[in-house]
Amino acid sequence: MKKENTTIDPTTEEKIKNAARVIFTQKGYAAARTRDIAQEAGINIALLNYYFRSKEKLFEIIMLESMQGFIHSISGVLNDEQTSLQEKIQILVSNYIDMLTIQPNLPLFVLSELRSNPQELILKLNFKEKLIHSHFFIQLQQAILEGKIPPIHPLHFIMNIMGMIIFPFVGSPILKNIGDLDENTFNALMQQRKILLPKWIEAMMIVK
Amino acid sequence: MKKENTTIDPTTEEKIKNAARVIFTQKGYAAARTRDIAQEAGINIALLNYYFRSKEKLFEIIMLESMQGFIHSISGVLNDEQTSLQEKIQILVSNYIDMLTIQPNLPLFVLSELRSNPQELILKLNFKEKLIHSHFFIQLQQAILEGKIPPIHPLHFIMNIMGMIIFPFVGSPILKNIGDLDENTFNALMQQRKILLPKWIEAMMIVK
DNA sequence: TAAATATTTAAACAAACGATTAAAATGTTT
DNA sequence: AAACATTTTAATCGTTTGTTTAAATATTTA
Repeated sequence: MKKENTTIDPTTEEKIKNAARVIFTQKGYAAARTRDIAQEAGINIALLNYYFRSKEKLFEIIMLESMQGFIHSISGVLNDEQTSLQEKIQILVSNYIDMLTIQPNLPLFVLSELRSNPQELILKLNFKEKLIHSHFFIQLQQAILEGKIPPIHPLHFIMNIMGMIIFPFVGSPILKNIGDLDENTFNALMQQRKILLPKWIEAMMIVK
Repeated sequence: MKKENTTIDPTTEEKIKNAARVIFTQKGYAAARTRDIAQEAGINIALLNYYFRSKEKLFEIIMLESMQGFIHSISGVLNDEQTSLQEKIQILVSNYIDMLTIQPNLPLFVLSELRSNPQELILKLNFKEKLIHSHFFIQLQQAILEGKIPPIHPLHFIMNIMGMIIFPFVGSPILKNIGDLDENTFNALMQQRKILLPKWIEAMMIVK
């Protein structure tokens, strides 16, 4: 029988999942070895297959959970009917940057694997519907209708916001080199962006 | 003796390099099989090692050439002393978007491999020095000194510009799904961005 | 406690992989 | 045409990799 998940000691199953998350996000699916994961988890290789049947099944679980966690974390913000468009952007930027500061490898991992694995996972998560029917998206379209924002495809703004948030983390090796930044200075810049990005986005949105 | 590179038939060496470029950028280093490359090139597997000694050496050559080509293509723009900062951004955005429309897989490939392979390649290319001493960068710092642009770390602007250009291509599977876009509609949006991005960047740069 | 079930381990298997070999084929020079 | 060098091929080698097996240990059930 499976052990109950007390607060103290992680289950073998959880140890494997935690290790898999680390290794997969570090190296990607193809470069990650089951032996790496087993070692990181401190368990026998056979246990990986005992609990998850195969490397691929384990990967799918990790990937699905990662993306579900992400979607869940932002859907609350996107659907808060009490906040304005600007406030939503502000909170979104802040939460997102904090998340990526802790898990800087996550976006490159997701984006890479999504490319080779396209439709299946995206469809399963139903990300499109959740975003399009969100209060955020309705507010965005409303602002366009009211003429507060120029009549541009809303996707442009999504691209801009996500690009400016995510790219610094994806390109951090180059950016750190260019700017002679260590980890701490880089993170300080990211904290600055929590203030700057909403201003920039607002300025951008009223350009006609 | 090696055959001369006439315009007509590609050398075996070139066939391998072209195939390697395709496969590596599609799948990444770890997921790319030497057999895939050989098949794509229409040659025997042994020829790959005959010409390039190993998968790794072949990869390094492809990676180096890809990045050198990229740097060469933008360094002309960055160092044109006849153009203003705004004009440089305009041309940069336009060239970059055209390039990525043809090679949409390139950025994810480069960014992924740069993560696992950090310092060596970046240092070899001396990208940092070339950017920092470019006319573009000097103009950027000048504008800050003159108070035309708020005194923010120049890297912020680099991040924003690159993020807004590159991210749409990196995240295209998700974005196409969200916006219900086929290849052509997506590319049309990218063409729009050649006009819009410089305006947005300019608006952003005068925010204080 | 004893039987039954669940978990863990060491060892090994089969397939896939990068790489090598030796010989054949082709091209070039004498 | 003969001798030599280069290029290409088919076959195979040694490792690595994901997975499986069977036995050992721990836990639960009756």
